[in-house]
Amino acid sequence: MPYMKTDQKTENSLGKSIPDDPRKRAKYMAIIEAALEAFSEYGYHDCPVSKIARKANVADGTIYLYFANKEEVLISVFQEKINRLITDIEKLTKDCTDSWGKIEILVRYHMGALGNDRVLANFLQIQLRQSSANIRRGIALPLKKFYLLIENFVIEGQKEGVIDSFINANIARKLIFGTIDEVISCWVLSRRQYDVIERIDDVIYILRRALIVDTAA
Amino acid sequence: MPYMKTDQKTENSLGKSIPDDPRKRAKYMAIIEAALEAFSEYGYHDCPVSKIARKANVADGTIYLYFANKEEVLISVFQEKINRLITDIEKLTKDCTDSWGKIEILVRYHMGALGNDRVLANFLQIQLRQSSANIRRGIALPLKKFYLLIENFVIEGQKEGVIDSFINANIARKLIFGTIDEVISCWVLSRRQYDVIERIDDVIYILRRALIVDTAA
Amino acid sequence: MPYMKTDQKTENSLGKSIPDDPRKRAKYMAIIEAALEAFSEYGYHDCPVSKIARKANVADGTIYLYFANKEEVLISVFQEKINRLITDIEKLTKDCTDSWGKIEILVRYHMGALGNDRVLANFLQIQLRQSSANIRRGIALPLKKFYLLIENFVIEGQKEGVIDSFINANIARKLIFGTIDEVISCWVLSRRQYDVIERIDDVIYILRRALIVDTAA
Amino acid sequence: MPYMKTDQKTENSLGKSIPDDPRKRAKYMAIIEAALEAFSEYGYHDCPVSKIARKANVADGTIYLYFANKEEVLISVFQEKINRLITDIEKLTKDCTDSWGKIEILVRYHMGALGNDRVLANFLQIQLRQSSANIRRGIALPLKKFYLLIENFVIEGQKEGVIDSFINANIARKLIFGTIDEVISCWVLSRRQYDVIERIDDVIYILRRALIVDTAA
DNA sequence: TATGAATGAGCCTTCATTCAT
DNA sequence: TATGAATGAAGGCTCATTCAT
Repeated sequence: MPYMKTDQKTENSLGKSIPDDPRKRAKYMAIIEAALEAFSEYGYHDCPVSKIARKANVADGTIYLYFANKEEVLISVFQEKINRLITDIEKLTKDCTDSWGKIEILVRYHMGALGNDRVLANFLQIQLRQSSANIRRGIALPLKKFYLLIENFVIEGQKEGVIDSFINANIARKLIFGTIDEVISCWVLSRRQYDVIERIDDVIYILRRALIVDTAA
Repeated sequence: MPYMKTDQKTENSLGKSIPDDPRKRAKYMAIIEAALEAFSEYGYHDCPVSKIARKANVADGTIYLYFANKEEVLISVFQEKINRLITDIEKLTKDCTDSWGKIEILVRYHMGALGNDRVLANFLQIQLRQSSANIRRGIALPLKKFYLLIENFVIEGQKEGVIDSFINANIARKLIFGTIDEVISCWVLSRRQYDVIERIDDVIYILRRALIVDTAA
Repeated sequence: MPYMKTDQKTENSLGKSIPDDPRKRAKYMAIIEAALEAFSEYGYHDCPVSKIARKANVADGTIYLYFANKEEVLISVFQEKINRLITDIEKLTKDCTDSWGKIEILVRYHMGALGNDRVLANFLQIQLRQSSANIRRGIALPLKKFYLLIENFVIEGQKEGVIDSFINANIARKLIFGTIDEVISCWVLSRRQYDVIERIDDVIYILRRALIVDTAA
Repeated sequence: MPYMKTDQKTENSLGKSIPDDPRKRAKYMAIIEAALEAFSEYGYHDCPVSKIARKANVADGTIYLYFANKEEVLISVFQEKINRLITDIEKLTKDCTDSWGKIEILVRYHMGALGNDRVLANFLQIQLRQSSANIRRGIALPLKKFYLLIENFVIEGQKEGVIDSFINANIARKLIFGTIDEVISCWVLSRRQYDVIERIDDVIYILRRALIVDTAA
């Protein structure tokens, strides 16, 4: 590579470049946030790139200086958000010695984060679920990271004897994630206004039943 | 009026008309099946109506003799499939006196039906999850019927004392549906070829743990 | 022509065939009247053939047993109506010995006929003015007959010394027809409801001024 | 706000925006002229937007950067042309103290403008007469302005005692406009090639007869 | 003769993407 | 680097017309 553009870039997990230059980084993030809002408001397919540009206060063409195409914008939004979620959960659970406790933290934090941010929830639960193969591919890796986070907590718990060892850890992950997913999705799509936060305890209760070894005896 | 000129129609659950005339009915179903395949293959947004028409061996315009627009085709495919699923499950569970047994039948049948039909699974789990408000509205009612089927089994079980009464039945429904959903979705999207059917017992095991009152004592 | 369809047809001025068989003639006229209504209601270009068929209580395809295509339907409606108008005026003026009187009869009858039949007026003044070359060609001949009727009255009047001989008779025809045309068109398009019939005397007054030799002296 | 980013627009009589930026204005006018030609050549309904684009040397999509839809293109062409006509006539008649003289100027100028521009004449007399309610609505206002111009000349003339006060001024307007309209329309549609300009004196002669008070005595 | 289901050509319009400035 | 005007491919949908019954 005999020639290199002057400004440095950091490669994220998907090989896409995130600008290091703080001014560029700011515009990059502005687009990300604008896209989150716009996708959430119109839906991915019904959201012209121009809407994102307008919300980000940049020209349409500017989007293409930071992202290869519209799909990549969607993927990048997801990556930013899911990575943030993962990082936060990792921090929160670092000092927790109890593996069920970690799961509880994860569930509470995840549900809380989405339950308090309808725009984000709508994006992650609804708009993201577009089916273009490219998008699915772009989403796969960071999502897997999140999956593994959960699955590892389960495996830990099984090693500790807290979680039933007969359970298939992968299925347990799907149970946990699938339940949260369903609860949040229903909430986002529901016309009735209610508070998902209030459902967290119910979710915890049933997940605990599903996983935890009965130590009553 | 001894003779009716206009052909009869049956109203489905959403008030849309399905032709009774067997020849029309056949073409209607041909389009439904073609659309299922086409949507599953290309994804809703990347599937031109012409692809459906070609698969159904009809002209593009013919689609519009049976459906108001592309959205309605998607919705109708869903309705046909989910109604079939509901009907089948209702039949299978009719003679079952055990409410946990009913849930087990439902889970096994649902996972089996999708696990043996990747096209249908792909359609229901992936392609359907489009976010156009109209589509969501069209899907809502029959989906709710399916939800209620599950939820009622749970409530029955709680009345019988088989299922833990402290559980929020609505959350239990979301746990059951969400878990299956996640398991099937991951399978459909997975590049690795494996058999979800083999995972059914694991799902049943963990769902039983989550719901059933421990009668060990 | 070695072979001839059994039912007889009369060729009209444009070479189109009008059925002689009374039952066919009835259906032909039913379509004509339905088309008049339908074109008037929706406008030629926004009126699908199916709307005409429905109004005429026949199947779409039946239209094409009587008319070569949609354009021909429009042309035929015009021919029927304008020929009727011409015939009526010819009858009414036959016994009139005064050529200005004939013009007055023509103007009063024409304005009365349209002023009392908004559907017909809308058709003739608005919907008919479509610009497809074919339509214009089809309309030209019977329209010319009407033009000549007027123009001949003017020429007669000039011969009789009643109408100013310095006037270009063709321009006089255009003045008469153009004025009526404008008055009726404005009325049809006007949102305000008023009665054109009441304007007839004003029109007669100004036309008389334009044409009649002042015999005051 | 010392600097305006968004380019300025001038509102025309119908509230539609015409670009002020000279480069945009040029392209706007290019489309207008191309549309005039294309509509005149093919007729509104038989003229695809792509034909206009080709004539204007722009891409199809560009049309939609300047006009909301095809209808608006038609309406805008009319507005440009009729406003030009009105402005010109207003200028020409400004210094004329004689109200019949103003009418004569108007008639001569209007007939001359169309008689020397068959494309414009064909557009205004034939293609424009489409019946879509939207189009008629869009055309109504500037057309009314033109109507009033004529009518006011008549009323002036009546006040001055030059024009017969027994004449209904509105009918007089319809006589003037209707006659010109008919003369021009016949000319445009005529296959024979003749010069309408040569008919102007005949029109003036008959209109004068219709309107002017005989001052012979 | 009558039907009306089926056809498929054709068009308006959108919008992701490019590129001259 | 940023702009936003311009592009043009693509697709949903309509409807005049046909033809098997």
